[in-house]
Amino acid sequence: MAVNAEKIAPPQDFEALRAAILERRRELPKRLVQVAAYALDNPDEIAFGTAASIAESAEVQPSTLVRFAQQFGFDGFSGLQQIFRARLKERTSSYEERLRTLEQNGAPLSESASIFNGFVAAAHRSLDALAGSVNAAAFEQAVEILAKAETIYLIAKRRSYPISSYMAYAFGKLKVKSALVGTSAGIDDDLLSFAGPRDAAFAVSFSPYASESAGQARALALRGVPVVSLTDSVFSPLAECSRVWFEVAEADHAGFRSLSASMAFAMALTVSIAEKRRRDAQERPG
Amino acid sequence: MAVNAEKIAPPQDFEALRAAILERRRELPKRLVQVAAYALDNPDEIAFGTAASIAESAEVQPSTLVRFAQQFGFDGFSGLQQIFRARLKERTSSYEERLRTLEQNGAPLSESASIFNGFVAAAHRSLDALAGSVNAAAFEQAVEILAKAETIYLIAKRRSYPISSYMAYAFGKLKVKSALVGTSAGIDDDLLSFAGPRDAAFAVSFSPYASESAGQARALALRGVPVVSLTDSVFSPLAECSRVWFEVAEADHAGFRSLSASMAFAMALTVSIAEKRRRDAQERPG
DNA sequence: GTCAACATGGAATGTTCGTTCTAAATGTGG
DNA sequence: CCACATTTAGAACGAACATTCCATGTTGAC
Repeated sequence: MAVNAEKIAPPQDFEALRAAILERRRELPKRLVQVAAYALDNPDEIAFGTAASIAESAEVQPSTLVRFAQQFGFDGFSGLQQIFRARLKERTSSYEERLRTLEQNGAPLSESASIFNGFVAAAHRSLDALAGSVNAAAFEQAVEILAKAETIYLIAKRRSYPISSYMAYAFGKLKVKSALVGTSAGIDDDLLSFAGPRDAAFAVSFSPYASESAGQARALALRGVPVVSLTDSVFSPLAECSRVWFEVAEADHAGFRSLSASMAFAMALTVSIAEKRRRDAQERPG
Repeated sequence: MAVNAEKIAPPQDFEALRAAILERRRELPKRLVQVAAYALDNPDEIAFGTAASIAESAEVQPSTLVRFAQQFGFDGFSGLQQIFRARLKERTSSYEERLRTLEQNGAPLSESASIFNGFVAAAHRSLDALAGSVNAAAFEQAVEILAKAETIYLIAKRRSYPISSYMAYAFGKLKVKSALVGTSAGIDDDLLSFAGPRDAAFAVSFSPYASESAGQARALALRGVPVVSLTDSVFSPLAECSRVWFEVAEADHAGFRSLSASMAFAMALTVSIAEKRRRDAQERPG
């Protein structure tokens, strides 16, 4: 009975435990910090491993794990492990898995239903890919370029036109001056002839690339108009004439792509630009 | 050495195991079927429980679990359990969780980056909601209505315009006759006056509803043109004049919505329609 | 420099685990 | 109804487990 143990109640879920670990991080002894770091970095290991195997991976003694758990109010290591296991149980199953369960339990899916599910799954994948491939610094730079432009010229044809048209709509609502290029044939080049270095352009083009879009973007770049672009491949002709460019690989279902991820990207960019303008205006009023 | 054991290799992943269990379901003895059912219904229990605890839940003896595992080529219960655990490990973590890890490890996210992540997360949520809310039978019905239409009239204004414009593009590629209503003011009503009962319309409208879209849809419905619609609320004026209608609740980030889920829906509908036409044409050539 | 308080490593311990084994039960073909 | 094969239940066993305990190491105050 030497230890005047603080009998605090142990965290009941993973989030609470995580918060508690983070909070007490600094006041913990060296080995316990080591365990803390390992636990938060390798939660799956904690969930599945045995005290001995985890101890070996984390390069501590099994007894250290027990002491760590006790520090946070658990009876022993097992109690702490329960939290890590519960976390995995509660985690909703992946979309594909839910799909399969659906097919399994009910009647076999009709063709339309499986096409529908295919597109939803593809959209999920696209969003994951988007999140993984977009560099935060590049995004920030793109926002800066476009936020300080007087007029934002939106260049898009064919498959990418819906993206720009939505951006044009949103920019209108957000009181950001923009011009949608690609609406009616003929007036496009006249419109673009107004663009100067104080403006900027956002070009979207997916394979098969509309050569017109690439040509317009190149012409603008030559005249000193900064160009930001969104495309689906590193080999896009747009990439070479752009200050900043992004690659978004839309997953396809049966050869057809939806624009789900591109839409999310476009809206994020649009709102970021408007938000940056708002803040800049606040800082330097006039 | 009495048992002339079939030394088949055990399944290496959960899917293979599942398939093997389903395949051999009928030839297994009673208690093993009992285990099989329990295992597929409560995979998480198998992953985390002990042989004893699982045996109690499944109302069999622990030894039965071992025999079950051996039936499928594993050395013992533990080998089988590994498969159930691997399944949980491989399951990618939820997007929100990955986000938090990102914020935690690196520097605090810039405003643009967090807006970006917010839209990606919102898009994921929207897709989940979409998958949950769209009724397979209704979708099938919508496909049927639109597939047998001579011309598909696409009605959309403002925020929903990008959806229809992409559908129009895709229909063009798929050789499905469609007309996009909402391009230039004035000619819309002239265009719609051609529509008859042998055609169909697909209307998209989100709040705040463009009264023009609702009016056009109602006019078509009165003239016997079947209308299918996509909207974001049960109270949409479109719903009442539509044969079939769908509700897609796009999650928003800071009050702004991207059209990610709607886009996925639109493409699924578009491709389903084209596919149905292709099959109908094959069955009744002429 | 000394001592107390705390942290750590590693062996010891009692428990629980998965597995094996055997006898009883159940089903099957003649 | 019997002989036989298969399936099952439950006890027995050895290995692996989480935990405890204590000697040793480390730190910081005085």
